[in-house]
Amino acid sequence: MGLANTVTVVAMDEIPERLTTKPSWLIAQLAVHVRRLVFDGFTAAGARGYHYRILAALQEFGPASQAELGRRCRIDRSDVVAAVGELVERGFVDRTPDPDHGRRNRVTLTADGARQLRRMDRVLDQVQDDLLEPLSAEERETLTRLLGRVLARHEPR
Amino acid sequence: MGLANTVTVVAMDEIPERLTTKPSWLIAQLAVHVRRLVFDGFTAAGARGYHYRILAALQEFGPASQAELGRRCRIDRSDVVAAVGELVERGFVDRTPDPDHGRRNRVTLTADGARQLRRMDRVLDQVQDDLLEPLSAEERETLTRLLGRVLARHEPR
DNA sequence: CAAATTTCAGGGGAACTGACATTG
DNA sequence: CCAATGTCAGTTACCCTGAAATTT
Repeated sequence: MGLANTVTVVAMDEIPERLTTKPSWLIAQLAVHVRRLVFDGFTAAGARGYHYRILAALQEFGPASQAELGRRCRIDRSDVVAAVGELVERGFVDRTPDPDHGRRNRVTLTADGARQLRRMDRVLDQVQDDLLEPLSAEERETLTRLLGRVLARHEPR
Repeated sequence: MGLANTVTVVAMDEIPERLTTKPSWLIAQLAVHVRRLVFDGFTAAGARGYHYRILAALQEFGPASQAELGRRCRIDRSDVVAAVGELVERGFVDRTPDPDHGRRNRVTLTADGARQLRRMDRVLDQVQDDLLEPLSAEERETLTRLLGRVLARHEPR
């Protein structure tokens, strides 16, 4: 067939309508882009997603055990172990045995950790802007509210 | 403190507001639940997500090469190889060398494949209902439209 | 004994990277 | 040489399971 075509036509493929009309597909695909944006931003700050969740929980609710952090951040306890370990290494949190409970730890935010949290906040603010760029302020609010209601229904689990 | 409290209070932990107010977090977390719902439904049908995407693309756009399928379904070419292989095993698609291009394949939907696609369609319809249960029909439409616009902005990439 | 916590070892699916050979 | 295609090997972040040891 014509060679001229092969250069220009191939550019954009269509996505099956069966996919693009389904909220489950839209959410899953959007999550891929979200993960890339967040990962890139956090990597530039030498961090990753689990770090942000844990730092945020410590700042908003104060010192906590690792089990508490896991429940608040929706992170599995076994993953909390590793993430807190990384945060300790970087000096962003302290991990000390809880004086009242022999086994339990007490994780505390450090001043450096609070600074890192603010740094990551700025990264995420930029991500939201990139992500929601095509929507008006009102539409962003609507989207956030609807997503929140749907998630709330599935969170208690 | 009072022992009576420790039984009832611990039930529900709070999620940091820094997370629950960010669309990026809501989308990422919702995607976790979506994946579980879809995975469970498809597993019961002996399939997985990649299969649905490929069958849908074949039905809507007709026979295609694996590279085309990858672009239309947002699946990496190397993963298309494996997924098409699985679909061939199950008799849902045929894979034959393209007569015009020695290297290229031509993937075709079979009658069994079309039946499987309809089966998976029913699974996904159920998933949408489960997922959007807390929203009215109008709200579901609004959510779908907003998500579609946001995704469209990030798809062309 | 039961329940909660910390910890480790490991699995699993989805997305992705890099390489290589083949072919137009 | 270049671009596209098919294929294989391997990686990664996140989510999850199971089990052990410790402690209330």
